[in-house]
Amino acid sequence: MNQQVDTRTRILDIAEAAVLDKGFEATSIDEIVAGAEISRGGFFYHFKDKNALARAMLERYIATEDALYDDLFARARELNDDPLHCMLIGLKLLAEMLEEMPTGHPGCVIASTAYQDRLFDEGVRELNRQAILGWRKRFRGMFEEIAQVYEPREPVNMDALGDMVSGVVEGGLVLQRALREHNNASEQIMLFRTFLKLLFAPRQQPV
Amino acid sequence: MNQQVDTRTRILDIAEAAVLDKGFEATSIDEIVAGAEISRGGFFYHFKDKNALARAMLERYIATEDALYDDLFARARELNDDPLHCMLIGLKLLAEMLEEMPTGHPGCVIASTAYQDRLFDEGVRELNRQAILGWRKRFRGMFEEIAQVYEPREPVNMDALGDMVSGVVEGGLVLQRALREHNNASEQIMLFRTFLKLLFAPRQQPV
DNA sequence: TGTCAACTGGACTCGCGGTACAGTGGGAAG
DNA sequence: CTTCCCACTGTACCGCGAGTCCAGTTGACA
Repeated sequence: MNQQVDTRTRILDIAEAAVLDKGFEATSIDEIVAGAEISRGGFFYHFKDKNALARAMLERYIATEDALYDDLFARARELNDDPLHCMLIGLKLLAEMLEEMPTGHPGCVIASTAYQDRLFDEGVRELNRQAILGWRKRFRGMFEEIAQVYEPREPVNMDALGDMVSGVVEGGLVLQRALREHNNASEQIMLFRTFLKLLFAPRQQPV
Repeated sequence: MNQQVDTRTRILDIAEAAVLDKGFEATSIDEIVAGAEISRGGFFYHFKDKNALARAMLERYIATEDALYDDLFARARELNDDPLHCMLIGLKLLAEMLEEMPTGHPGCVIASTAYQDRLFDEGVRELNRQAILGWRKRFRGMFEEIAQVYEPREPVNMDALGDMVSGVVEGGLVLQRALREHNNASEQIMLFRTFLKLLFAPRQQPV
């Protein structure tokens, strides 16, 4: 039982690294099998097909990402209790984190599966969808909290603003991959941060 | 000669539609061949392999996209001569356009190739890169023009701001595909527009 | 001692990308 | 009228990767 968990996890680890590096389609089962030092039969014992692998990977990714956000904004909250400043600190931490992990951000996988969706089954697509909807809800909640304290300077759709966090990260990662630069995603987040600062700037209330 | 051009264009048209719908990898050569009513041999007569097809498609996409931006901002310029207002109008037009073309935005292809890049050769990757650098240059130029008239309220990296146009579009399209909604990209552009309005808002100079 | 989970190993099918190449039909050049 | 070549057609063939099937092995635990 323990050995099973180990092998399964090992497969996921190796697949994860390969997929982040090369993309899902470019990662062959033979390669994973060789990396994990198991037989092809062993692979199919754990995952009925490549879709099942994709599903398991996505589930892990999303859980990791959620935990990361939880941790990030919890740390930000410790540093400042104000919802706006907490958000700004959290985004700063996120930007720094993205600069440190060169290619390996889970977000990749969302975009990657979104653009090859016909290769995946409904389960994978639905996981993808739920992940983004989850982030929308999370950030919309935070922005609504901010808006109660700082009235937005321009009217904004809060769902769209929540989506913008994911969108800016995804878009930044696309740029980063295509340009072969390494800090585009973090720069995009810093610009989004500037947007929030301006959007929720206090209305000429001097200190 | 004329017939050659026709067949080549027909292949590109059919491939384009299929790729926008399903992604590059999910589009088989057999399918394109059937759609274009030619033989497999005929396909390979025009394109030495799938990479050559990808390159030709990308070139067309990028040219179309550039022409689209040219046209869009030329129309915006006719409506208003001020660089900031021209930008805001252009983005509004872009958002409207994105809402009208449900899935078929060229931007897809950039992101799609970026995430499967190991499947493509250096030529394709370089095309991709140059396209994004071209847009960076284009929009940075426009933002610098704006900044000469309206001093930005917060310091911003002009390259990153230029990239943000592409990034927001790409990110929006990723969300749109994953969520199976249809107006995310245009909403993200409208939010970016709000950002620009705040960033370049005149400093309390009454009219 | 027997059972079961967790594999191994090998043989096989299928679809897809890609190669090779012989042949063909039509239009322009001589 | 012939010749040539461009733009194909059609067929046979290869290799790779996904996925199936299944018989057999090994070690832990009841």
